[in-house]
Amino acid sequence: MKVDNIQSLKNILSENGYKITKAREDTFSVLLSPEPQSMAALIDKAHDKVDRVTMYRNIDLFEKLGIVNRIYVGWKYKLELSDSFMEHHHHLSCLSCGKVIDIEDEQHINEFIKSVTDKFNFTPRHHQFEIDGFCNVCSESKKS
Amino acid sequence: MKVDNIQSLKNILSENGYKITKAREDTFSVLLSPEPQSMAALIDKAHDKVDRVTMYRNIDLFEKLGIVNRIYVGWKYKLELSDSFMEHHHHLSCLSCGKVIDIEDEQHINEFIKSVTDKFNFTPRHHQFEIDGFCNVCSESKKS
DNA sequence: ATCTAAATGCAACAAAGTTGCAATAACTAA
DNA sequence: TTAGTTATTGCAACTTTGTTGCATTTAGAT
Repeated sequence: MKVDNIQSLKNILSENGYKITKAREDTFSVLLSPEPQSMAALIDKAHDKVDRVTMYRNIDLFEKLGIVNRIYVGWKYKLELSDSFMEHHHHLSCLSCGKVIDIEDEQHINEFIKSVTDKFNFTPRHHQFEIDGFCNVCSESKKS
Repeated sequence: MKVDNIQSLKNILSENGYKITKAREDTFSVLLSPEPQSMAALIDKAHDKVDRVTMYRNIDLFEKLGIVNRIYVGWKYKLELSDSFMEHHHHLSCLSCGKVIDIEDEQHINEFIKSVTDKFNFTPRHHQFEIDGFCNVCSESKKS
């Protein structure tokens, strides 16, 4: 289910017995962004519309409803709207300088996911693949 | 490089120009456990030997040196000693009941890691692969 | 229009992580 | 072995992040 506009939000909320409120619409609207955002950034963007505590509560709710995903980048989590049933987050994260490199190689991974979820009768929602280590620059400087 | 005793710790520290201190040995010793542990648990176990702040600093250092890994289980991170150069953490995590299922399928994943790290000249230390979704039991109960 | 439960905002709190700095302890070289 | 230098530690204070209880408000059912 694609969740990319306010109407989808409203549908999901009422289908699940939750009320459609201004705070939830505002929470949703600050989530609209091409980049995953930290909780702090979301709170900051909405601070004159929605209370901090309400943000936490609604983000939790949205996560339970599959509207947002929490992904780990380096050491911290970030939040983003699910824009499809299955998200892709594959990256290399440098332990030394913190640089994050995105990988695109869906094929290998998708095969793998299918084989393993089938085996356990598991319904996938989201996945994340992270490799921590040292980027080319930092590996180089260690050698000297 | 296997890091499973105090001697390995000492070697790694001095090879990298860091001092061998009692606080670092104590930090290392509370990490010895078959299970990954939360930061809070580590601080608690060592609280009469090592200051909280020093724990944070040394865990950070150990992570940079590849002595510990930080892994995400559900929403929180836990720490554990690396007992080999490359750790394997692959699991399915149920968003509804919280059950965690471990996967063992090294082959697929190892191939993939090699191809992608080679491409970016990245030196891997640790990786983690998590699939969130609904386990067989919870998927079933949703259908009714 | 009224009623009721759900949702919000506020205040206060708890937990997690960070910073600056003075005191201490580990290595270095004489 | 001692003296000197620098990294490391512990402490106090602080910031950030997340949580709880409760009185007030608001969405939606009747």
